[in-house]
Amino acid sequence: MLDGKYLRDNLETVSQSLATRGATPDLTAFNGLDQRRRDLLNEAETLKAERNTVSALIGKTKDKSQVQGEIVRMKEVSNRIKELDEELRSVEGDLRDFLLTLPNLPHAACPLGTSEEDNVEVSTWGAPTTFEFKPLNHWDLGERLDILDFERGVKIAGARFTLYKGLGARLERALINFMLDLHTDHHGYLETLPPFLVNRESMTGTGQLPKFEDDLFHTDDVDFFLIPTAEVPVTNIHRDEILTESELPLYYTAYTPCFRKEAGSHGRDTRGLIRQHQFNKVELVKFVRPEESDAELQKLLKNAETVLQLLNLPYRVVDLCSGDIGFSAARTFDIEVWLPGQQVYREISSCSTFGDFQARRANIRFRREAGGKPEFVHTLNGSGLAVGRTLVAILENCQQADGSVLIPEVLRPYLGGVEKIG
RNA sequence: GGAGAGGUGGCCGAGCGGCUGAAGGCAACGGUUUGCUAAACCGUCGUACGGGUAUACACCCGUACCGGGGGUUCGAAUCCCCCCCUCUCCGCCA
Repeated sequence: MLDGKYLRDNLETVSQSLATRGATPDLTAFNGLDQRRRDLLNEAETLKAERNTVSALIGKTKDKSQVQGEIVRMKEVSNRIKELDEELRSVEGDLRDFLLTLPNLPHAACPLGTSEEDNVEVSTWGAPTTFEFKPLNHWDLGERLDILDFERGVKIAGARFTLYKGLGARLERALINFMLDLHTDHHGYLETLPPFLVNRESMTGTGQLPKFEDDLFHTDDVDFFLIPTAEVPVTNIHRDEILTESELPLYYTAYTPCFRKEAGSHGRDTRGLIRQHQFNKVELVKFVRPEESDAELQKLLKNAETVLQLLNLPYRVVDLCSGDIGFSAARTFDIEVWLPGQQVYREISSCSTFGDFQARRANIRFRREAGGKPEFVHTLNGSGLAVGRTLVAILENCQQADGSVLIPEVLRPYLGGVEKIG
């Protein structure tokens, strides 16, 4: 959420900034509402002040017949206050609803652009894997090795659900453990295991609501949402809290399944594990002081890259342009892993800084010193990594001429010493 | 799911229509004292919004907030209603 006061004073700047990401909200409507709010507040508060004074006087007066006129007059004042408060509540609701639909302002360093065509490749690691045979897609490999069962996934649940079997299931679990161990033991993150269903406030805090409810799975009988990423529950760990400066920065990691409706992506990535309604992810989340968020984003990116480097999977890093970053993000680096089966780089991690956008929504603050004024923290998060897509990358990059798949060495201890599948 | 108890400031805890933004204690911060540590003593010690001085993010004024929302009243932390959450017992269950 943007700062209403900042918006009030910088309408033109905000408008131009939002335009770079393709958003053209009606900011003049905001101005009118904001002025109306202050007018109402002023009138209501003046009346309340009078009522407080007179009521105190009434309280001190023993003989109530002396103040009967004031009592009658205050009754009218109270009625007027009630009217004003009702309208104020309505205006403030509209104001908040409006602010909640505005996306974040792009970071000053975010490259300008209108679509993913304008994203900037900032680095590559390793070279696309070459083969002396024609590499297979992971879905063919997975079925031949009998570790991925797409048909039965559909039978059990539906399209975009997959059944993992045998070493497939074990490889997924190994990856989760490997990633969590790396981030906790070597990168300084605290492991958490959050709820996979969350309430409306949490979803609003990170920015999924109110605009993207259609993308979320929701439970009917109680108002819960299935998390689309661990970012939601983990960022909300500190919702409505005032942290102390000495606690910062806070690093959390969490493995969770992620649930997404993938509305609007019908027909895209229909085969294989790339786009599922349920997938596993190890997430990294940070709460930091504003002045260190840029440096923390670079460290977060490095932490995610390390996973691929240790697995020896080639990738590139892309700096997303203003037209391609997500609703809540100020700046995002995507890590894209090389997939030989399709001869493309595919997103496997998205590392973003949100500035104070989520902190403002979720009311996450910190105090620099005892008695100091609370300030909003900056929040960041990134995948470290998407587990299903990592398994895909291993299958496709590590496939052998005989149809087997060689397990990256760092994972073998997590697979009971198994060196290859098939 | 049934029955009961309860939700007050960073924490504990009093208040149960006006004198309460809220006693008291703890913690924290600043200071005094003590040869260090500890202790004692003094002071400070919520947040948000609006307005003013005025540009320093400091002070002043006002308003709101005692789980959330509504109601009664001239006046509500205090009375009434609804909801949420926590705890205890029973039931069910991994």
